[in-house]
Amino acid sequence: MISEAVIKRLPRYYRHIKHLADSGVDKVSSNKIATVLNITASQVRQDLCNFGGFGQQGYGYDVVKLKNELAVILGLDKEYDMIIVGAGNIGRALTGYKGFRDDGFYVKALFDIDPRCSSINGIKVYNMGDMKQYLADNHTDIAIIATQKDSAQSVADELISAGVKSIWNFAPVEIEVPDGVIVENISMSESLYVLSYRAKNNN
Amino acid sequence: MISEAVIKRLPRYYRHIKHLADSGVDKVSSNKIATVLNITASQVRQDLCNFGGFGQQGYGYDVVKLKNELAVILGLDKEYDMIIVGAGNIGRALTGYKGFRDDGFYVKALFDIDPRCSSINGIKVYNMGDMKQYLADNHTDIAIIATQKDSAQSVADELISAGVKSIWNFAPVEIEVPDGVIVENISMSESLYVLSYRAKNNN
DNA sequence: TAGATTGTTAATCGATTAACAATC
DNA sequence: TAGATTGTTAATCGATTAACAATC
Repeated sequence: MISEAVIKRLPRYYRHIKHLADSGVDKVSSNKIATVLNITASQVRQDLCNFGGFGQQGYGYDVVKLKNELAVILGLDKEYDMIIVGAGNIGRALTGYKGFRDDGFYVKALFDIDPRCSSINGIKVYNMGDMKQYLADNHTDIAIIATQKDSAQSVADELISAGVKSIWNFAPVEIEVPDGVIVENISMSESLYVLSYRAKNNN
Repeated sequence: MISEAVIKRLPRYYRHIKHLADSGVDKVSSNKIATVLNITASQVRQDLCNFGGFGQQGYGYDVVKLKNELAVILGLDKEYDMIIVGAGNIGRALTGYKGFRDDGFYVKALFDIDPRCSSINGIKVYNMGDMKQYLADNHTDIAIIATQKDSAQSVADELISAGVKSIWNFAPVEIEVPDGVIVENISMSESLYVLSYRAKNNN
């Protein structure tokens, strides 16, 4: 069983190793990774060892191999179809976020209770009332909730009953889901509060 | 010295207690808080005790008092002037985010290398070249970096040299800052990778 | 008063770090 | 071969949980 702390570090390893690979670096040691990520070499080796031995004694880690292993661990070796619910500021911004595509995440549709236009950034905007039918017709791996907080839970319930298993939640509420459904939160206000706390206690 | 783990829980306490206060609840026990937040009562008491004893034996915590204490701890008892750098999808979305104002965070200006319009959501858009002068003329507590990753570091350097002490970073890179400057990151891709990891290892 | 619940100390648990044999 | 660096076990450290005296 992999601990939360380790899981949270995996994306950081992946991002750094991808950067090394893109820069043409072909090998790296736990020590070098640790220095950049501001952790210990022991921790890097322990973390990676959880998933098998990707390194070689006396040599280090092959960058391309490690990048590919991390991609598999994180599930980034395949593609994901996503929908966004809520065409407000955040929802619209996410349709235009190019970074998703590079990692294999594709925004296929946008839903809103009051669609003001038929498409945004090339993504078709549907009426919320059509979501159930859309989900019946179209395989959907991830649903992004970008609604007001009041409707987040009911939207989640509707998504789940239509078979959606993964939810990425941008609404500032905790969403209750049954076992087997995953929620990952982007909590902007919590992040801002932490910033405010640190600013207050700065020195 | 307050641990990172405690700091990360503070916003969750605040959010929940604010909700209780808004609902007219006047007292609460560590046990009830713990149940909602899915942690232990011991932990709630330990965490709060770090900042002083806000409760009363045999009674619990006065909701309004606790809310106010948490607001002070988090620095939410005052107002913050913010600017946003980068008028792309994210930058524009943030100008329209109403939630900030409720917590005392005000977006005062938006900067972009290529301003397409003079204002967005009522926020004036300036040319990046005018940022230095703006910061000299206007007190600014927090700068939000919403640029592409390539320019994030140079923007941060410019902000810091103009005296900005707190940076809220939405660009997908680690920003290097000198002592005394705070960076808090919103890392969408890391959050999405964690979701992808969990989806892959679901059951 | 009796019951409830905090604040706080002590015990436990888990995560991080150190160390080193294995080996490339 | 000698040097370097992993994988992995053992030691340490810190965070969480349990327990309970204090007291409202």
